[in-house]
Amino acid sequence: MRADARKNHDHLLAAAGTAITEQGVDVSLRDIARRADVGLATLLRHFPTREALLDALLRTSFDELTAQAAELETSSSPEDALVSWLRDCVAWTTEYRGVTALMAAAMEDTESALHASCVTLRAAGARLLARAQDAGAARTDIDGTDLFALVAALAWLGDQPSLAPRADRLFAVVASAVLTSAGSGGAEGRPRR
Amino acid sequence: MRADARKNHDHLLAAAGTAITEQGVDVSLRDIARRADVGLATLLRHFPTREALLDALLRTSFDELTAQAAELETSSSPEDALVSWLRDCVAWTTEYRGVTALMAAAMEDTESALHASCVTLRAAGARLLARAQDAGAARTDIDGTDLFALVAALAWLGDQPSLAPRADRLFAVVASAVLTSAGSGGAEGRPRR
DNA sequence: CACTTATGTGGACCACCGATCCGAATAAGC
DNA sequence: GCTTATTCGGATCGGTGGTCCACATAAGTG
Repeated sequence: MRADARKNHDHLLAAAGTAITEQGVDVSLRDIARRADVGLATLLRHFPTREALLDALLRTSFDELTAQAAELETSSSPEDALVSWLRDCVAWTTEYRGVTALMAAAMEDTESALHASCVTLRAAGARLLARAQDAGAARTDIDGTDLFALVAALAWLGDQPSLAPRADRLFAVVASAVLTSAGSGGAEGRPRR
Repeated sequence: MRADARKNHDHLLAAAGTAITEQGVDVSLRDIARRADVGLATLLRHFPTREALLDALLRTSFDELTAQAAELETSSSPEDALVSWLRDCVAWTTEYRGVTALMAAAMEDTESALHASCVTLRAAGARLLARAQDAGAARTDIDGTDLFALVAALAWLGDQPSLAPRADRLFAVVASAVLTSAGSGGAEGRPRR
């Protein structure tokens, strides 16, 4: 890759990061190009679609989340690992407002640039879920895709300004439904640790 | 109102109904105007914003849902009333893909044309929830807004093509977390009746 | 019925969006 | 220093929501 191309590539990724954290994933691509002091056509050559740009931008985050899932698998109890990883996932999405809808769409569109990353993430969650289920800590009538859907729904709540303040509590409500530990479903919202 | 104006008004509502059920709430306003054999300006004079159009279109549905809440309040047990009303709400949103995001936004925007309807709907849900809580059938650490958020999140799941097949089961999961009846939080997804 | 007037209409227009094309600029290799 | 292959970005296209205003027309009046 030519030096100027590489420079533009990096500038674009940085500009996209700040623009998206400020305005959400639906930010105008022209805005991103402007921030990077680059023409729109240049942005679109480096990243042919919005999803491709998102993929490049989020890949490291994805990798961190999957790596952390692997680490939690060995360092914590099945229940704690599952819950704290889910919490991390939901918290991460608050960084990039609106990313959950794109991820949900990418899940079934094998052509999407985000598809592979999303499938990997779902698999990581499914492993943690299976471990918790084997330990009797999680209900057995849901699978990895259900878990992904629940996380996506909670993340979507966090994207809605009017509902975001409730996101933490509702995470606890949903977590209590997934876990089978004592007290779940009761008035104690926060799952015990 | 002049006779021709009334005719256009009705044509527009009908066209909006079919267009939105086919393409979701983000359908182009020009498309709706075209279907009604009317100029875009005419649509925008009758309904100055997309939300105003949605409000006129959905008001009868809103009223039906609130009326049904009132009826369930007297005809069913607190638990059954709450669950079946929530189920109806989620089912209704599938008619108008994407409406939940608009409703969530309208909740905190008092200027929105949809604001009043959404608040009314939330209040109806809150009454059913309070009744269930008084009867000891629902957890007491959530309120009407939390309930609204949960319904909105489930409805959002139904809007995502890749996750919609899971919506029914996940409704049961969330319902089991809200209800305090025996077995909630366990492997029995469907709340007992 | 004819005429005036107040109201409704919709094509033309604006700024913005994502996307594409292609002549100009420029870095890499000799 | 020159050639060549690559990269760049302004111009352009069809689309969006929204505004404006000349025109058509329904309603009211003599």
